[in-house]
Amino acid sequence: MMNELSGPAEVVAPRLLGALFVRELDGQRVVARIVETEAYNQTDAASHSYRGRTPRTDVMFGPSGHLYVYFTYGMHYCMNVVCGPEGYGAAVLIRALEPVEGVELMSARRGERTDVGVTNGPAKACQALGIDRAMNGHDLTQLPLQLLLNPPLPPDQIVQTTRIGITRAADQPWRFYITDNPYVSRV
DNA sequence: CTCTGGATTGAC
DNA sequence: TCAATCCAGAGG
Repeated sequence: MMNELSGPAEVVAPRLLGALFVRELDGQRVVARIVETEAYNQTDAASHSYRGRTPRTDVMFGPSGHLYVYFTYGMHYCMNVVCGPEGYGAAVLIRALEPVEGVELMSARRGERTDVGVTNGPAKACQALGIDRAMNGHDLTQLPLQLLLNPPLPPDQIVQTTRIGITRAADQPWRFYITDNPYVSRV
């Protein structure tokens, strides 16, 4: 079912573009589309899994299709979809979403922002969907957070470029986003 | 135990 | 351009 997620991160990352997150939040249904991702494999010096399995990265080494959530800069959460075979630490960072349903709730969680700033960044996306450490390890086939894949996007709909905010392996083109999508974090 | 530097964001 | 604010991971 979610076997498509058991491959290398740089293959799964573009595959996740266009996929939907269905979130049950405060008794309401919120839906958002993935528009930007980044791949992180175990062999990648920029990946949290690079130095082996640790308490924090444990989920990255587990089965694909689960959510890896980490806390950073003392105030932000970022979420990843775990991929790769079990025992191999790989995941795809969700960098930006496009609201599809329940925009009001996402906006409320984001301090009533109504522009693209509601979900155009990894920590913003988590805040909009109410994702924190409690969701770490969550099975994405289940509510309250479900991942629904869509057919792969045609190549001309995908832009591949270098990742953002990293210092190691900064030249690797492992960032992917939907062409011309306004919710992409940065062009 | 101490120290360093973030897969960021929003304000200045 | 820079501070906020916590903690994982490395080294002693």
